[in-house]
Amino acid sequence: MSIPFHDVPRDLDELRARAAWLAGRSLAELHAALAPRAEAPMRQRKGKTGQLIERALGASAGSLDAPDFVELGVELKTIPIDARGLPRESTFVCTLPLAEVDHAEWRTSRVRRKLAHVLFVPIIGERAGELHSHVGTPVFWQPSAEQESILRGDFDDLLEVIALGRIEALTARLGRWLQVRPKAAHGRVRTRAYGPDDEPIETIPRGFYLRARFTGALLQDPTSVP
DNA sequence: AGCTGATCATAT
DNA sequence: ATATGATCAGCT
Repeated sequence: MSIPFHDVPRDLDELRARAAWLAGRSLAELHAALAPRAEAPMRQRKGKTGQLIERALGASAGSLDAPDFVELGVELKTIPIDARGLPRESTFVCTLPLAEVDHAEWRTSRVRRKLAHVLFVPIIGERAGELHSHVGTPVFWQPSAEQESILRGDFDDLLEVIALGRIEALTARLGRWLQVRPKAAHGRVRTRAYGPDDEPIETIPRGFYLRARFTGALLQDPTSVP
């Protein structure tokens, strides 16, 4: 088996065709086709599966702050699912602009830009990145007006807490589809934020995540409103 | 069993 | 240090 394409997809149809081609492939065969000289690890580690699928589809953005398929404006997300088709994990969206919440608004937010057009590639398996895991049915998603209004509501609720200087009181329980959770290499990492009296404070960096309940519904029906 | 808070890996 | 890619593991 070899990958029948090598460059960036030219248009959405080409990306659609590549995504459909991926369905049913195991991580082992993709790994073998893309890294023939690398010794096959027992299993992939954190983040490896996403990078493997990026390469398999010809994503171009690297670690730039841009959609994976820059020309197409499409963001790629691999999502681990179980045999029932339910996500095992939430989906990271982007980091939180803790120091700039004053002038943060939904319309110009990174989270809105990231979620404007997403290609979800489900990975079916027992554990993360196991090489016998295989690709499920890819799903393209663009939020409907109704879905976007719910995301905007979450965003506004979450940002309000931060704008009030209450970041330390912000829990992952807040938000219907979007939530805020720590996003850092380890517990000692700190970033600048502002407290209740606008005083500078140091706190753990946070990120926006999509709840598994929401992405699970999207995989069943991209127009659903769970 | 599902969820939240914590953490791991690579690239720039 | 910050972006990207996420999953781990303890608690409820």
